[in-house]
Amino acid sequence: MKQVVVGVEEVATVLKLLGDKTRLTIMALLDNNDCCVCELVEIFQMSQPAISQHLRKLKDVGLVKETRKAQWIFYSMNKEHEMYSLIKDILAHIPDQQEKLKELEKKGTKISCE
Amino acid sequence: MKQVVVGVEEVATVLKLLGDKTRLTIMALLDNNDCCVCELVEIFQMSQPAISQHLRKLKDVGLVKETRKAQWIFYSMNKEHEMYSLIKDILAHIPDQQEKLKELEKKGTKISCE
DNA sequence: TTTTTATATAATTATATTATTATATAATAA
DNA sequence: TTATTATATAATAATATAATTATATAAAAA
Repeated sequence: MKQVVVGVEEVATVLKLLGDKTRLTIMALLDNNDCCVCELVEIFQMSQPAISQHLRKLKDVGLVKETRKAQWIFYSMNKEHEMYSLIKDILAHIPDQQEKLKELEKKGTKISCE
Repeated sequence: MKQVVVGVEEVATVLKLLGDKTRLTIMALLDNNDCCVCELVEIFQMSQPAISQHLRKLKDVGLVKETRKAQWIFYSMNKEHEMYSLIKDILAHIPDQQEKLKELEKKGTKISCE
């Protein structure tokens, strides 16, 4: 992957955003799947506004994108972001988080949004 | 470099620490040179206690080590830390910071501590 | 021994962050 | 149209972070 070098300040901003367990895990999930808010609420057992606010922060710097599909809003990784190669490098250091989605399916809780 | 995979929580902790411009730059400097506190104070134009407190946070999780040499305390990167490969991957994304040290030398301000 | 220099720590203050509760909006279902 | 569902936003409260000022410690110099 191309090694993009950007300013210290920009990198620090991204690191601060990913320096939160919830947001870091969200990014790991979004790297492989798009997710809607209700799935994330289920996975993290956290209030809907809390999840929305984490997503907002990630969206504000353009790291994730949102797409409305009917009543649901799906979030996805912005792989065109100039920081995406940094994100990938970081995610390579944490364990796969996809089981969290699989568990949701098993529990049948796999929410309406599909 | 070996790709060490550790827990999400631990990675988030490191990212939060490096999610500060000053600490991120300190880490970039220490990756190539040991530095004493007074040099960092000069470079960052920041109070001595402020620098000491940043160093303390990095030391508390073991990312940096300190060595006393006479009246000075030199800080260095702990390259044996299990997170060091993550650190390296991150530092690859920011510009070289060594000129900051060179500037110090030029200014002749290159402090007593050598 | 006293003074000076380098650094750490404690106390404080200002600011930022995170989560909760309450409310608004937008789409669908009844 | 009204009710319901999914999500966002605003207000608030609790907590964390970062910087400053004041003080302590440890080594070296006088």
